[in-house]
Parts: sequence; C-alpha cells; structure tokens
Amino acid sequence: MSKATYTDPAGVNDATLHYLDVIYRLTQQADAANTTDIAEKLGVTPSGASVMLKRLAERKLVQLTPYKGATLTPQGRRLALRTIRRHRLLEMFLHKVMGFEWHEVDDHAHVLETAITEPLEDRMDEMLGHPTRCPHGHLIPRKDGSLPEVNDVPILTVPPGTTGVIRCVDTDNSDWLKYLGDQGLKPGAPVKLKDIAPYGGPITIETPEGTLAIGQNLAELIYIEPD
Amino acid sequence: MSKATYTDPAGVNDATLHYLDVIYRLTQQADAANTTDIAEKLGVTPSGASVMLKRLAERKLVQLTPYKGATLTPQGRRLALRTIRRHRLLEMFLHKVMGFEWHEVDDHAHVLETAITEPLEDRMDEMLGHPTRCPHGHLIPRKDGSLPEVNDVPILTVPPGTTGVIRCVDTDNSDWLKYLGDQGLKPGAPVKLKDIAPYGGPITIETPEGTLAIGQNLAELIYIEPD
DNA sequence: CATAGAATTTGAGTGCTGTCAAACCTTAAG
DNA sequence: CTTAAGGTTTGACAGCACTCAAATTCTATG
Repeated sequence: MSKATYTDPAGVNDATLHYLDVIYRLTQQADAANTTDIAEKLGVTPSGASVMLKRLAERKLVQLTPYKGATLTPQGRRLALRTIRRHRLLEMFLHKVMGFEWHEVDDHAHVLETAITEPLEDRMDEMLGHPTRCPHGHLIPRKDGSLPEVNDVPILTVPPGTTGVIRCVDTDNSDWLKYLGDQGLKPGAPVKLKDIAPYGGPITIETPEGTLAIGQNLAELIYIEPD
Repeated sequence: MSKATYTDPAGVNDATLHYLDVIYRLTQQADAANTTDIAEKLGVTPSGASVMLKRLAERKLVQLTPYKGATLTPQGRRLALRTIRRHRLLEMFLHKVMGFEWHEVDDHAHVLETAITEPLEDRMDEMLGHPTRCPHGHLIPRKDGSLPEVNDVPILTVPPGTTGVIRCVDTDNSDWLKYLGDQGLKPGAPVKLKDIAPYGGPITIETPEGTLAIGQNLAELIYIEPD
C-alpha cells in the first residue's frame, strides 16, 4: 500500500466512513454538525468524537471550526455520498433480491456498507435496474454524487383532503417501520389525508385498505408526492 | 456490549478471524502452522504474527508451542470453520446469484466474510439450496462445523486412462483459475487422464471440448472423483 | 455584563495490531 | 560436538480509536 496523497484519501477505514456518513446526515438539517450529536449517533463519547474530528480535519475530509461544529469538505462529501449510495443499494438488494423485510435491512446494510467494493456496488445497481430510492424511500445518490430531483413533501404540511402517494418514511427505527408497514403505510401506497387533530392529536389517513389514525410522531416521518 | 466470557469469545474481530482462517488452512497440510507461514499469508511480519499468536493463545483460540507452531483449539476451529463457511457461501452467492466469474469471487468474499451476520449467512444458504461446495469445489462446512464426505483424489495420483469428474480446483490464484476455466477445467467437467509425461512434463487430459495438455504445477491443483 | 450551565476540547492513559532491530532458540552440516 | 543459518521471539515504539476526568470555551439568562 502506498502512502495517501492529500487528494486521494487512501486509508479511509470503517470508522472514518461512519463519521463522514453521520456528519453528512446531520448537516442536512443544520449548518454544521456539533460534536455531541455526532458522538451520540456513533455511540462514542464526545471527547472521542472531538479527537476524531480533528484527525478528519487534518486529512481534509471535514472543515472544523473548534467549539462550533463540523462540515464536510468536497472530498469528505464525496466519500459520504459513496457510503450512503452503497448503504441504500444494499438495503434495496437485501429487500428485493434476498427477501428481507424493510425494517430489517438497515442494520445489515450498516455493517456491509464499508466493506463492499465498487464492482459489488455496480453489480447490485445493475441487478436492481438502477433504483433511485431505498426501500424506505430515501434517495440513492448517483455515482457522480448527484441526487435525483423529487417532489416529496411532509404529509403534515398538506391540507386535509389532499391525495397523493407515499414516497418516503424517514426513520431507521425498526419497530416503527414494522408497524407502519403492517398498516400499509410504505412507499408506493396511495393515501388521502383526512384530518389532522389539533394540539398534537392523531392524524387520520385513508388507504386502499381502510382508514387509520396514527400519532404526530409517526406521521411526521411520512413524505408524500401529492397528485 | 457485554464483556466476553472465556467460552464465548465475543470481541472476535476481523484480524482474529483472518488469523484463525489461515491457521486452519495451514494445519490441513501440516501438524502445526509455523509463524513465518502465517505471517506471509496475512501480509504481516513474523514478529507481528508472533505477538498476535500469543494473544490468540491467551484467548484460548489457538494452542501455541513456542518455536514450534500453532494449532487451533476447539473454539478456534469453530470460529475458523464459521468464517470458511461464510467465505465459501459468499463465493457461491457472488457466482450463482450475482454473476461474477469464478476467478473473481475469492477477493470479494474475503472482505465480506468477516462482515456478514448469521441471518445473511442463512439466507444465502437457503437461496443457494444448501450447497456443499464453493465454485472451486472446496467443501462448505455445515453450521455444526462438520464437513461432507467426498471421494476427491488428486488427478496426478490416478493411473493414465482413468475417467472421472473434476470436483475441485485447489487454488486462489485468479490468473490460473481464469486459464483453467477457459480450458473447461472446472468442477463438474468430465475428464479422462490420457498421459503424465515423466520428469515434470505435461499432463494430457481429454475433455468434452477436446484434448489438452497442462503443466504439472497446474495439474496438481485438480482433484477428480473417478468413475 | 457577569456568570451558571452546557458543550467542547485537552491530557493522560488503554487495547489492539502492527513495525523494526536485536536477542534468542532449533536444527542440520561439518 | 560445534557452529552457522534460519526461524522465532522479545523489546521498544507507533498509529488509531477509544475512555474518563479536568480544563476550557461558549451562550443564555438574570
């Protein structure tokens, strides 16, 4: 193995990729990912994460502002998107080809995402017909790092009476996924929002299988494409 | 994660499993695996391997006689066989389900063998119909660690004129595998040994596709089941 | 604007897997 | 039986990712 140059971050190992993955996801929702959140997502102490972040900054994979937070550099983002692509392709592969349930695939994909190589990634992509979404509806980054355009909106933001199709269920909580799946609330299902009860009350949704009510905490995970 | 007990070797990581795998294979051909051979197979220095062997001995995974060599304990063997089972199931899966060539699968399987979990292992096994051999013909250990009985004999040990079926091509050299595969010399192929030239000369083999001659070094990799 | 409380970093230390160089056994040949 | 050559182990050390405890910095509130 040759030494890494500063543009070719060889020596990217499991830990590095998992950090980049987490930072990418946290920076989707905020400007910068803060140490404590990163640490919590990875199951390490904040001090451990702090040290690691400094190392990642030295390797030019993250942009670190001490006491403020971390952002990915272009190189870091490239690696994060590659990992996320592999994760979601794996989820799709485990679901469609190997027959695992949609609430089981995240854990398995997590341990494999840093182990698979490019030929595997490409072969899965081919076998699946170049899918654009994982079983939960998250977008699969393309090899160049770009993301498909979509019209997903949180179901809680549309007016009652709106009809549409579920496109994404945004959680990795296995129990919630199983429950929602059992109710028929998974990507592809046509739905009509009947009612949103005020003050955090239940959300009433009409599906082909009948009408059901779920809590706000679950409803806010659901994204639809309105008709 | 709970601390490992001495009978339940949790904390078995990639490195540990690769050591056990290598020791298992080396002890197939000799009484004990010596440090230098282990180090070479793993791409580390003998001193590094020596230290690691001592740790594995402390963990009761290998039986170590200093300056003599290493043997697996029952626990070490159990883990080695599990890894080998996963490796060979992966090879079969990559070949049969994902369409990789038989000379490509070893490398990919190697990086995945320590990453996959039991549900994955079991699912692959089911999808493949509980195969007993990998694409090269090596036996796939059962979950209980037992191995199927076979009648494989090296083709170089049978008298000229013998007919049989190739059962195993015992190498992980990708180039040799590609060459032999291109000649039709892979498991399942019916063959007749025509001649073994003396003094290391070529071996002449009759296959359904014609007669061909290969060198001793390649021929000694081939195992057949005589009719 | 001072300060308490929360977030963050630093410092000291650990476990694992490696390296290199030096010391050490074992064995085969003279 | 001695010795040279080879294999093996030891010792000192490094890098990585982590821990805990202490010091530091930030920020929100009074």
